[in-house]
Amino acid sequence: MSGRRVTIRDVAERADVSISTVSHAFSGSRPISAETRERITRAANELGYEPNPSARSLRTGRSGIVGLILRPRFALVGTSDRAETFNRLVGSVATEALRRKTGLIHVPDIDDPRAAKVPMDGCIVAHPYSGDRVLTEVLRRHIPVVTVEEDPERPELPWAVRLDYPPVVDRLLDHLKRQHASDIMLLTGTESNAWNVRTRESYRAWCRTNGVPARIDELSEGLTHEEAAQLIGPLLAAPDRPDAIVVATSDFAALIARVAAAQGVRVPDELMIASFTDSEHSRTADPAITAMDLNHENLAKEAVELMLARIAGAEAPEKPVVISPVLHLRASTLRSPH
Amino acid sequence: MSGRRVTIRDVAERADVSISTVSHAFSGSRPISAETRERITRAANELGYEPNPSARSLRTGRSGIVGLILRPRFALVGTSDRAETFNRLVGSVATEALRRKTGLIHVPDIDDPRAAKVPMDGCIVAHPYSGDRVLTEVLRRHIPVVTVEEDPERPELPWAVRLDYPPVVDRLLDHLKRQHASDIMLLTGTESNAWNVRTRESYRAWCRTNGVPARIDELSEGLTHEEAAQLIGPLLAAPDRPDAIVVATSDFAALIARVAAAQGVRVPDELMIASFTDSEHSRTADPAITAMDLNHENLAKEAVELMLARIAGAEAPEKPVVISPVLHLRASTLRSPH
DNA sequence: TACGTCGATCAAAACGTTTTGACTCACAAC
DNA sequence: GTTGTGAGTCAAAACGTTTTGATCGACGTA
Repeated sequence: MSGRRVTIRDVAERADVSISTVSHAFSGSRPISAETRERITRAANELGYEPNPSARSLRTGRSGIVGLILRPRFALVGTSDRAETFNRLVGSVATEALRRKTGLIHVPDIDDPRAAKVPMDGCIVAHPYSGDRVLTEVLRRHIPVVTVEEDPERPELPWAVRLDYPPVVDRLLDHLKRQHASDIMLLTGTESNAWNVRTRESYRAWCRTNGVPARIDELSEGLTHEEAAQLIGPLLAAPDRPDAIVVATSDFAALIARVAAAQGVRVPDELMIASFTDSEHSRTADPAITAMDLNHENLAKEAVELMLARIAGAEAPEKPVVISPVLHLRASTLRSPH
Repeated sequence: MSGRRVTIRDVAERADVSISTVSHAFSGSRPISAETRERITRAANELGYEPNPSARSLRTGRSGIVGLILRPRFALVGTSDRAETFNRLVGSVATEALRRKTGLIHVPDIDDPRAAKVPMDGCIVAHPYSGDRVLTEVLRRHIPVVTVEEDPERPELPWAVRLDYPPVVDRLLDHLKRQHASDIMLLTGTESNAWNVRTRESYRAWCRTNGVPARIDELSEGLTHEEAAQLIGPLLAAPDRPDAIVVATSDFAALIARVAAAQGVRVPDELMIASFTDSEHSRTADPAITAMDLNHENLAKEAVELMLARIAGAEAPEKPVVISPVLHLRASTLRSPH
């Protein structure tokens, strides 16, 4: 706080050169004599000079900062399981950005006029909704953007990393079928992001291919565990109870397992359970729950890489980068042979 | 990308006023006639004008951005359990910052000249080491700082949030004693942050008070699970095996539980286990492991609040804000009465 | 009438950099 | 002896805002 910040002008004065010389000395953009350079660095050190990032980026048009916008609504409220998903994605992106020596900023709600406006060279938008309003805004401002998972209404954006669901969903459903499931139900989420939309499609396609009717119901991501339990109870008690349920989130999967246990429905023998996200929850539940892992770490790594390439002026890639989810088969879908 | 960015000058031209009038219209710092204001906002909308954050903060000296520096070395490498700690803290701070409509930036290594320099009004430094070099650098630059947990060598900094270990450590150790533990060993971490330093002190103090010898060993946070297992095996096989172990991290706690199981040492009857961090791991291990939860969510909330107060020019508080860790007693330390 | 006040606007300065064009030497090449 | 070249330096412009002082009517008050 002690008085004014020290500027390049102070350094120049102390080293008895012009400010442009100081600038050149630091950037190396022009030759500077060894003797002068020495004087300048000494002056800078003595004064504790640090270039002002705002001034620098105003001039250069670059801030060295990448923005991050997470679209899941569950960013701010939600169960611990959702928080885990959020935290894991944020942590992964941050880790990768740090490794690349670039600043990563969490962008406050971009169209709230009261929110701070931040300088960024580009922006990663993760899990946009259909026709996502924030993504629209970012595009309108001509901010270079990379999406993690596409906006289902804008699948054409080439700067994207996306997950390849169909093979993994197929493998999961094939597996269930081999375990003698004859009535596989899908409890899908209600948010209109690619994860919900495309896993649902994959399920439908598999059903068509296998000549079985699709059986889909929705379970909103916004439900509390109590509310969800209210819906699941009757489903498991009904005469036409499915013999396998694939549910969007792993916390609901764990919840179904608990409800099943309470109603005396045996897992996996009478009911198999699997989910489209993984978490510590599903790993350590009893029985452990089969889950598709969204591979956030790789998603994050590729997204940051793509973003930096785009900022550096690279050509748009032909196609999005594709990452494969990882399937973890666990006890909840492994029936003992009899 | 289409051509140049649109500036306040373009808006002024289009609305046929001076640029200062445009600025006043947006900031409301001087009265502007309704008719003019209308023309200006229309022009701004048509052009898609957004003020340049760098120019603004250059002029005002404020960026609306808070920096975040996480000191645990395990930020970038480590087991999934450490990643969970990292992720949870990052996620909590980010969530709180977003709620407060301020930008939050992960600061790339502050004294790496190749790393991007970022504009920030202040900086949160979490879990600094003793005499932390990064904290020193931040202070040298007169960047307003708030620490999460103090630097053990600089306990006097008033702008801090810290955890109140002694009562909770006492409660844990009292509990173990009541469960008939007579030889409680502490496996402390080796990093010199407040968490390690102060929990160790608390343990020592309790031992003094209770007239039992302190038994402390170190288990470096940097060890892989394999390496740690190498050390733990002999400890559990030795004739003077303790009947209770308190270990710093929850992943090592879970590891000890596994080693114990492999060696036929019954938990909790022959060996009780507890840890100074909590995680999904310890919650769902079998048996579930007693743990102290660092309460990252509250830590984060208070830290952001303090930071914003400091930036807004508030007086330095008398004392640091104190948060209480939460103790979760679980099966690993609950002996069945016999 | 003279005077202060207020609303509405403008022009200019300032924030702290980077970059560009120009200048001065010294030295080598023709 | 001119010409060219490169090293080393400086002055000035530019980046896009916000803020301050000034101007100019209109209006109410002494």
